[in-house]
Amino acid sequence: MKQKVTLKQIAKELDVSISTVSKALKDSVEISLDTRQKVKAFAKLYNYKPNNIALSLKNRKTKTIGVIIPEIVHHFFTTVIGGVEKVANEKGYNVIICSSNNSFDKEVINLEMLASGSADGFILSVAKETQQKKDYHHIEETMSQGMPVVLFDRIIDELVCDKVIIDDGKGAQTATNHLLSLGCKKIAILTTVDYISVGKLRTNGYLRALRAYDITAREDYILKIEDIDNCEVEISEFLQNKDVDAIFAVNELFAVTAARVLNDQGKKVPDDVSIVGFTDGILSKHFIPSLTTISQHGEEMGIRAAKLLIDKLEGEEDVPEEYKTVIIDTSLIQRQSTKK
Amino acid sequence: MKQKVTLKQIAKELDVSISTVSKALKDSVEISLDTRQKVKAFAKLYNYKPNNIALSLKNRKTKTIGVIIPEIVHHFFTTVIGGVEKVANEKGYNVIICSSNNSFDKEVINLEMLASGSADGFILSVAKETQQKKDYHHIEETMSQGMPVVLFDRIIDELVCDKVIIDDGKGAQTATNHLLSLGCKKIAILTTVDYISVGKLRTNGYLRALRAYDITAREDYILKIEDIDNCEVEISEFLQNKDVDAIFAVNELFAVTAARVLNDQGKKVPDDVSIVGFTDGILSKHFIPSLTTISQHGEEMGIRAAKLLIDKLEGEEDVPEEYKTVIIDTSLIQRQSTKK
DNA sequence: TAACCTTACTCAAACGTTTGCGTGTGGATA
DNA sequence: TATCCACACGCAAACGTTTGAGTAAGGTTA
Repeated sequence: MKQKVTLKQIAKELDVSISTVSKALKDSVEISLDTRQKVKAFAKLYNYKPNNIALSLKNRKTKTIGVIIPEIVHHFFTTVIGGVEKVANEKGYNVIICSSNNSFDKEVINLEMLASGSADGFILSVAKETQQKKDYHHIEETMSQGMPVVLFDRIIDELVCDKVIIDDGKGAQTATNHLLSLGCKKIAILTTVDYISVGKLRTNGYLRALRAYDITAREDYILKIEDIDNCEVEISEFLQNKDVDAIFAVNELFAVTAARVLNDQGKKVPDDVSIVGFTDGILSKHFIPSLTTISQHGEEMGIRAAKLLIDKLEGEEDVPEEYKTVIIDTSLIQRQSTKK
Repeated sequence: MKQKVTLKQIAKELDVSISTVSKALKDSVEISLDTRQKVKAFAKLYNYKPNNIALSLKNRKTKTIGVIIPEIVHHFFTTVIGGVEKVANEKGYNVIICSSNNSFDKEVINLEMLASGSADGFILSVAKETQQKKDYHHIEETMSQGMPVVLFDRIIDELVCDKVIIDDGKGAQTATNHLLSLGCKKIAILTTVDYISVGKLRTNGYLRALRAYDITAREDYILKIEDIDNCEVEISEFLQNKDVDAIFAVNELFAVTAARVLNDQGKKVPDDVSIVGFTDGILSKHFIPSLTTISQHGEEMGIRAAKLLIDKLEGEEDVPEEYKTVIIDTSLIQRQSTKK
């Protein structure tokens, strides 16, 4: 099992110094053409590849972007990663992905691990637990050590850094408006508990849309789902004998679960009840009926986040810090779950 | 913006040598208790974290596992990653994920990049293009440089290394048998073109099951889908006026698309046609009707793959090489898309 | 032939760690 | 007071790379 070949070994074989080899490989004029060719031939033969670790240590940069997301088995987050990878690869950066699994502790561990040498900067969406605890010391610390952080989707207002978000409120308003424009009057919302920032923002958007139409929001039309894994039960009870003509769900899962429940309760989508979801994932696309939904343009978010980060990474050191918040436009995708 | 603190800085502040600081932090008896406490207090105050890069260089190992998958926006692969992460984190390993995007070139680039210092070993599922090209030099090279590789799901028979797979043929046979046992006689299969190894294996399993039931397979019951993104058209034409009572689809997407097409053609699932899919993803679970399918136990695959890799990584150097192929059992998950 | 310039290299430091070995100081022993 | 030992610490090399500065050999110029 041959080991990886280093400059030192090439130098020894060719009976020159390490620096000569290094310079020869870089086509330095300092080195004679003859030697250059010899070294290169040898390097090629032995398939020499410079050791990234040594380079990172020397250059004090890793050319690696750390991405930390709450869940890896999640369509939206993976599309964002897709966008990040696109830009990163173009600009010669590597991407390390870690999942916090929505655990505060794991988020801290991952961040600290990556921060201690593995990545130059971070793109992250915080864990649910972190949003609850409101403990952001790990992120602040990372930034104070000079590593830029870009927050996306589930951001933290208190933190001063670059951010990429969608206008959740506006998206929700668009969704609700769509239902209203179709003539729906009794619109329920399936949302999350308040500490999930995006859930709350979307709920607010829904309320604003109703107000703009002079419709009084009704408490009993709002369901804040506690346990996502068990949402079918909650939704089923909520919808039981409820006279609604439309549902706005703040995510895909709630939307399809609602469709399923309605189906079980003998109601037709969209004939009896229209549904609009949020997030344009696999489910929305392939469900029957396919779901009208709000697209968050995850890939675009990833692209923008990566660009922001790389700009910071490659920007001048002494430029006064300036942080941007990019708001990605959402768009309404009309499909079959809302009547025409 | 305070920079990251190093041993050197602590040493300077405390007016001791770097080695003293290093030893003190490791609680070496060589260092007086007094100094040890002073150093530790200082390190804590300045939040000292050893630089992983320097450690990697010194130890010639990174404690990092590289995972390369064909697609990141893919439920099955992300569940596998989930399993890998679980084991890796337990054992103190970091996980770097890269996506090849089903491109041979990107697979090569990613592998070479990670192999040149960023990871100690790899878990990988090869890109479609790689399967077509049958060019595995990058993987062979990586292994010949002493870095262990574990292949999963889309493996390469020719390569001598650890592998984790499911018995695709057996799974397909189980699926087909299930349909047969329900009394279905005219069973179509929606599969991929032959160069996708798992597609071919599953097709073979289907054929074996039919043979065991003494049913002659019919060419016109087999659809090898070329363009996945456009499968709806192909499936729709295929199913047009075809008298089938069951469909076995080799993946989730084909299964739901078939359901959609049948729905459009006015046929009921499962009353007119039963459907069994492959892969237990989001779609299968939430579709209406929910899909009977073959679960591949992705997380389990990840767990096993990570264990195999770490065993190799931490095993004795001089132990004769021995490679295992772990076969994960599939299971049939009965839901609503097949009649009772 | 002394002074100088090119050419083609080598040296050494640096990045941040770890660790075996060397060493100066002080006290205890003979 | 000479010898020894323990203690507490520093030195230096190593991991693999880059790069500015130094240098030897040979040729050119005056």
